[in-house]
Amino acid sequence: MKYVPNLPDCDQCAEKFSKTFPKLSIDELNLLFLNDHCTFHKRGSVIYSEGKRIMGCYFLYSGILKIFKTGIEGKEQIIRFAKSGDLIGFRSVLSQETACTSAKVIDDAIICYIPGKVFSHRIQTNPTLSLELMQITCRELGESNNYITDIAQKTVRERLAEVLVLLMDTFGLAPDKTLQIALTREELANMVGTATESVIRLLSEFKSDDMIQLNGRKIKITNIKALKKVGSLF
Amino acid sequence: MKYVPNLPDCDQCAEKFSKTFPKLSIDELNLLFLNDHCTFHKRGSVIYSEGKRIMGCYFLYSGILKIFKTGIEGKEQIIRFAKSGDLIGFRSVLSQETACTSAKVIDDAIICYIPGKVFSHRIQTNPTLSLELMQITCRELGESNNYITDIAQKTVRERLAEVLVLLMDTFGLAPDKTLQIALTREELANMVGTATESVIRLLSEFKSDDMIQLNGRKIKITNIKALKKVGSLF
DNA sequence: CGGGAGGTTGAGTAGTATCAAATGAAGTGG
DNA sequence: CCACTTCATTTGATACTACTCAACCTCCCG
Repeated sequence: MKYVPNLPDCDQCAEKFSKTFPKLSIDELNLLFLNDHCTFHKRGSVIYSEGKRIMGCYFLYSGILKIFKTGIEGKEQIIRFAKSGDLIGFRSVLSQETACTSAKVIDDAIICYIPGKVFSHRIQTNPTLSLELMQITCRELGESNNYITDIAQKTVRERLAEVLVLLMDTFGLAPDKTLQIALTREELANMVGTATESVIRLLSEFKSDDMIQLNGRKIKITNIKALKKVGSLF
Repeated sequence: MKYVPNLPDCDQCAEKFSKTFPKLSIDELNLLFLNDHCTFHKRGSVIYSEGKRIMGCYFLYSGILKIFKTGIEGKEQIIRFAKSGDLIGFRSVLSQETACTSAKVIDDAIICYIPGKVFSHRIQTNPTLSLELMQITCRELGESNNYITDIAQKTVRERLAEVLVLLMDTFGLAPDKTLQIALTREELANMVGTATESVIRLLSEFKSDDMIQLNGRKIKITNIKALKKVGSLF
């Protein structure tokens, strides 16, 4: 029998949601989380796939997803991660287009499904929700544009250092300085936009330079300052 | 005496605007274009700069702008272009953050300024405007994400071919197959994310392969199919 | 006519990708 | 529990893309 955690009820979802959308009223939140749509998903599960039509959006109660595109010869390009409190898939719902990315579970996740009809209706009725969503989208766009500049101008070495710092900022370090997200070398390569072998070589370089320690997929960051310097971050 | 074209009046702006936001009513359009804020800008003028606070947004009545970020050692990375009918700068207005890109005139432009207050008020009052804007932003986000995948996975050669096709799709060809936008080699390099010299070398390769013809900044595209093939576009 | 910006070409090379092969880790089924 | 499969990681050797640097050319503008 596999382990399946207790699923949260609607109130708990609404409460977590309110942290992402701080200006929304309790009443509004309750309208979004009416039914029991919470489900548990193990690492590797696909939440939605590029090119498919999405009928609703997904609120990530807990866990981590990777959001990626499939490029040349099936090679994944990780665009970003979603973590606890994030709302994903609403773009396809609003624009009525097929999904332009795929979402896959990296860390076991509890996900609450919000039907497209409910969501669209709330958006059109509540300007606050609409505005907050717009701001989230704009922030994402800004990040994507930064990413473009980085990939286009920095070396693989710089980008890998930057990605490590980014992961640290997003998911934090455990007390022993271990990154709170465990990725395969290939996934790291798919973020940086390089070959798996290059990631391996550079990681062991960073290790010899005493910036990180390696133990399987666990990465300890021991010299943040040096790492930021390599990544040209200030 | 420099040449300055006749500036359009508010009605003309509103009419052009309605093509970008087809669902908006005439009344709504008129509320956005109340005052005479149209101005003429020559090639090279800066409309707004990365890092600065923007107090309103800009409707591009005619002309072409490049939207770019400044990366390592001042190197420009062109994110996209804006052309007749596009609305730019609204992201900073809505998110109350400083601009994350700069905008510079490539082809002489007529620009209508919409004060932030007017704009924000209309957004909060009119769900249709808000929704359409959201859709535009989502589309942009999708394009940025595609761009990330391309830059990360394709070679410079592929990317340059793709950029030429992109420019063709966006700005069209004249009857003699000349691209309707003239960029410097450096600007092309700043789109592709490469060195100017590489662009020059690759362009002359494309020329020897009879895919394009060169005449200064004018580029004739003579074999679209071959170019798309090089860019891995279908 | 001089200056400056943009464009072109060549040579040398650092940085990465690719290919191949060995090792390690994790899970499967008999 | 052990052989077997599969996937992830690592290392080495080699090839090649694309960057850098430097020199020179061309055109346009005042």
